[in-house]
Amino acid sequence: MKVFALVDCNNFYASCERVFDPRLKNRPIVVLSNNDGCIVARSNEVKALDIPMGVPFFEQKALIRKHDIAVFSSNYQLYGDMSQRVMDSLRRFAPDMEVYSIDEAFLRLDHLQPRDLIEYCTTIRTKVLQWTGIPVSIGIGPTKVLAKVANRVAKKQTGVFDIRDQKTQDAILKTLHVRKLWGIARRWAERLHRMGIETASQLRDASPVIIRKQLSVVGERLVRELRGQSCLDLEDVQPRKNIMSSKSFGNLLTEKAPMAEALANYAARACEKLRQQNSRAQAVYVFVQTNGFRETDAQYSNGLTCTLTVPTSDTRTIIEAAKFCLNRIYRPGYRYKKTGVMLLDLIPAALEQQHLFADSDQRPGDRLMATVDRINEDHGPDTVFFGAEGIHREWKMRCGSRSPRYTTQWNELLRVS
DNA sequence: TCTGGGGTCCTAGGACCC
DNA sequence: TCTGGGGTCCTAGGACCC
Repeated sequence: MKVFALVDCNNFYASCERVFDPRLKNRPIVVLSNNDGCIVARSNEVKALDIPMGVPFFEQKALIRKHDIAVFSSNYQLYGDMSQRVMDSLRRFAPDMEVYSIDEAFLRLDHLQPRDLIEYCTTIRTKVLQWTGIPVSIGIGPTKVLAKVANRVAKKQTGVFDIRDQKTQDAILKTLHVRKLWGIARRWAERLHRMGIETASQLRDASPVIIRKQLSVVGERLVRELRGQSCLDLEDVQPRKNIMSSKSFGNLLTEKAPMAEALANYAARACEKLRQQNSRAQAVYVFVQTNGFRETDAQYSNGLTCTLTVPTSDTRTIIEAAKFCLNRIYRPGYRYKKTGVMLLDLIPAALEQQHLFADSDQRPGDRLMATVDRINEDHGPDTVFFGAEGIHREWKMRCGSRSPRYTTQWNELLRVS
């Protein structure tokens, strides 16, 4: 039988902040989305105060002040680096592993004796905490979906929970609402509700054929996984098919010039990711939009795709293409909230089809880009950048309360006095 | 005043092929 | 009045995930 373990970091972003500031222990913490817009992570103390996930920050300000909640802008450099440390630690215990998200990984532990599993997972928890400072919970199950369910229980109990036993599954699935399952969100929960299905055990016992008609093959797989029939295996990391970079501006913009700067900056970020996975893009999509929440403002949104003659990962070419698109979709007279760029039709750099009429066997840009990437990796992001990205960057997003990038920026190292 | 960003997969329908 | 039977590829839209 297959054995899946889902390792999930507890309140990951909040835990990262605590690692470097022990004063935050037991203090409620929220972490905000980009631009300090929404609450995207909460410590247990905040969850206990019934402050929901994903709500606008400004709506909660009074409550936050009242309970002396520590507020952090998101610090993705820190979280990304901490994530890598956690994943590296896990890999030492289970080479057969899928990094599922920034704070979760599935492990295959089939090789262990069933009775040793709990002990082994307890050791994993202890070691990850010791090595990285991040607390994790582990759910064990015969399928990924059940391991996810087990993880929920683990979080509420002692940190490790095994759901492989049938009676245990019955007891837990009976009290679990379908909405809490991995793969069921609002729309599907509503549809299931109309079919009279509320709990996970009702869904498990439903007809796979009927569920397939309602929720496609994705729903059928979910039913089978709940029955202990493994349909989802560990997945290898595949190169991305699209790469997107977009952000809201710190303040609404009306002029084209600062929008073009922001766009160039996002394009440069997207190209870094593109080169990291050794791909080239064959098309670029650019969009602009106003702030839909401001109902009294005139609204406009538009997007345009531009095909490239030769697949490229050269930031200069992508910036040029992005500006070309922006020139065509920008309309004066609106207050813009956001722009973004998407790199499309990505292909491996090595598999590239040469263009009949383009001089593409020489790529002087490749060496330049590699050098730019290396400098920024060694000395921190933005050590060198393209002039088109601008210098003053009035469009830059708000991040008023970001903690130091302790582990990736030399001049922000933790000081001990 | 303030409302995130970045992905994936599946299906249906249309265009087109032989 | 009758109007084939397969395919593939692409796109848009809808659902989901963190």
